[in-house]
Amino acid sequence: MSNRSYSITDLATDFDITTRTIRFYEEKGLLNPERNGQTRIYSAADRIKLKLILRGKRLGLSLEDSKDIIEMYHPEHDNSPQIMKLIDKIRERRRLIKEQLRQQLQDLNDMLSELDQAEERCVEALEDMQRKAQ
Amino acid sequence: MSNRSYSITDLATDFDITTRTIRFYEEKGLLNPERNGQTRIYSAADRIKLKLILRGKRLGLSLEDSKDIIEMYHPEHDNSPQIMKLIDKIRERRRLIKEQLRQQLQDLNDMLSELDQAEERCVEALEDMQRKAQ
DNA sequence: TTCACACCTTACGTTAACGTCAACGTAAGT
DNA sequence: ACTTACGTTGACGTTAACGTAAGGTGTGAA
Repeated sequence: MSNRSYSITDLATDFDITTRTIRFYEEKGLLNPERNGQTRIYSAADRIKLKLILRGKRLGLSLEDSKDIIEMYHPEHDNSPQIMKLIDKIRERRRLIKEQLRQQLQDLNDMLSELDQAEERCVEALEDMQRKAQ
Repeated sequence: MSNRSYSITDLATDFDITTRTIRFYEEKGLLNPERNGQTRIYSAADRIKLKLILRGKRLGLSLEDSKDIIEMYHPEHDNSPQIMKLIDKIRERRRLIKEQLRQQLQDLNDMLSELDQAEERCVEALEDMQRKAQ
């Protein structure tokens, strides 16, 4: 286990975000770093959480969603009903992600082929103009 | 060519959005429907534009981006420098989309496999508890 | 004619996700 | 002692993408 710790600017420069953003995530309950006095000290686990958040963002998830997902990695294994609820949440989330994956693949492929066609039309129009300009 | 036309509520119910949303897209310059008096009348082309916008949204594009993309399908083929600029924009956009595709696929697969692991850990924890409860 | 719709415009309200000061503390180097 | 660098807490500002009334128009059915 990596015991390394990070300052807030360490993480900010690592992930190319601002310190304000990191504090904002804490405000929203997605991060809870240790403190040395009032200075925040981030663990390797915090770093991973941040990574999860940013990945969620790239996928279009809200911070609330990412908060949910983070909690799936740090279950408070109090009792078995709790865990069973968590398992259900994980499965539901996986369902959502798979559906999203399908949809995005379709969308992106559609868009790519349409861009190809648009380019083709442009090239043809260009050739037409050059022929007439002779 | 389909000469069918649509009312604003037609489109709204078709795409499961509100009329406010459609008017908003017009405000932002993404749609320019015909008018009968003050009532908007949407053509098949308008319908397609709306489809493009919503697909863009699913992919995380902003309305500005979608506006750009829509204009790629309706080039004002004034002169060849214009068209060449458009072709460049199309190619750049395709580059962006391909990169996004790569990243999102990676993100989604990572997330799926991590959810699998999280579920596995949960199931194990559950089994542990049941064994001890006997 | 009066009612019910479907449409319109204008305009203020809302939410998420930060940005941007201001004002302050602290520790290290010169 | 002074500057520089990095950290802190408020707290108000901003942008995108709509939501939500409030009030007016036009048209067909009862």
